[in-house]
Amino acid sequence: MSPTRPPTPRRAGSVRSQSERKERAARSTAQQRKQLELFFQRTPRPDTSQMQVLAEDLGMDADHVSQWFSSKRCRVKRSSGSSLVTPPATPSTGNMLQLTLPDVGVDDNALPQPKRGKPRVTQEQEDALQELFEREPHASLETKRDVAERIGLTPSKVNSWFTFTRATTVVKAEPSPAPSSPIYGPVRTLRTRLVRAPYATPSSSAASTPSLRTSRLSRAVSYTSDRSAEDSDRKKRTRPNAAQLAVLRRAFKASAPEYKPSLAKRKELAEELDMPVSKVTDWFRNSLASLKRRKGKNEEERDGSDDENEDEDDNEHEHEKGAQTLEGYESAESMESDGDETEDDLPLQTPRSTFTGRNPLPRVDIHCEPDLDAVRGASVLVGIARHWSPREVEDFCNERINMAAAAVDPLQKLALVASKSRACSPVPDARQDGTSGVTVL
DNA sequence: ATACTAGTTAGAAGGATCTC
DNA sequence: GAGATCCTTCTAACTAGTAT
Repeated sequence: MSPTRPPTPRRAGSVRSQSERKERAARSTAQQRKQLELFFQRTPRPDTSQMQVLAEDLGMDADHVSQWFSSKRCRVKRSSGSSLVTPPATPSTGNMLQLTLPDVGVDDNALPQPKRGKPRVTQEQEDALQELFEREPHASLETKRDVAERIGLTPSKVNSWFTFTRATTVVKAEPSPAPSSPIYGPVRTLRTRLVRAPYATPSSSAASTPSLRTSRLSRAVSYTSDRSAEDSDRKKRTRPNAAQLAVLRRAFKASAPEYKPSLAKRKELAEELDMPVSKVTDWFRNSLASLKRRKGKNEEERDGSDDENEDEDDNEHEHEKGAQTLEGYESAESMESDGDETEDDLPLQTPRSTFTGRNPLPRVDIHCEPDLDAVRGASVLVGIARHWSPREVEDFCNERINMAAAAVDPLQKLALVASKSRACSPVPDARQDGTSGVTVL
């Protein structure tokens, strides 16, 4: 029983490395997305040649365009709860497409509007607040109370609005790039926090707002537009590596049942993992949301099913999805102390491996004495052995021991890492099943 | 001012399906 | 059966609000 299917094999010439994929999937700019949205309104399922022409028109990779349409259809389907109306694709004649779309005057009313769960201030209220903010960004409490009464908001809401607006409209110059973290990658030390305003029309920024100092919404749009030629404001996605994930998961499990570690704890983790605190916070927040979502889903499925083999099915289901359930965290925990799990007991949420080679390096297994749980080196190694692809083990070892990649066997490197950690004495041994092992004493 | 919550967006990944 | 394409899921990063 395998939790996931192996990757679809590709011919050698078409295997894409992770970096290639990432490069291919470089973020589209705001302007490109706008144009894609527009095209999507008319043709949700463009054929290949249409996408090719569109890609050329927008200066994008055709694969990226295709991927975008696919994801977009999925998003629309999910949000509407129904399938798309799919008119037949236009005959694939580039000349018929009129792909050169206008740069201004886009009717964003036709675009899907964002849904927010909480009520927001009305346009009139926003205007009044904005007017005051223009004059007095730090208006006195009394002034804010007056305007609150006038426009029908609570003083605390007005106060919050001012706080938020001050925070979001001041563009801070980004300092010279911080040195890249060897583990986590580049980190921005100062964030330019600006409001993206998907519901503000470009015309409000382009036509009616000659100055950047007019409205926080239009300012945000201008900012985005200004940057659109190069990049959007959204940070590129990064993923915690397996060792970081292992530590985060353990901390998550330890923070049960609230799953909300204190700020001090998060700071501690951030320091330990060489990650920004904000990312640690986000990780916990997203993990908790994900956990809740899954629990709800499972309960739903359980309610709707009279299957006698419920538990078995659940487990299987979670395995298939690589789900990050509480049970998954518990598995991760027990893994470190038991040390005698079978393949089926592997903790869930195995990071997606990028290794697609046909002759994978030997799988590495690690056994760890329970009383060394707290030793970081050991836990890092457990993370490596259980969660990483051979390629990732290789990369990690190279990074940790600063050794050229080629000549040394990954297992030897792993052993060296272990010895350097002082936490464990690696004893490689050969297994009958062809795997290799490292015993952490 | 800061930390927090809840909800949303969209990139990345990989399995499923289609086409030849 | 191989390769291309599509679809779905996960989750990092985000916004907009509230609470302290």
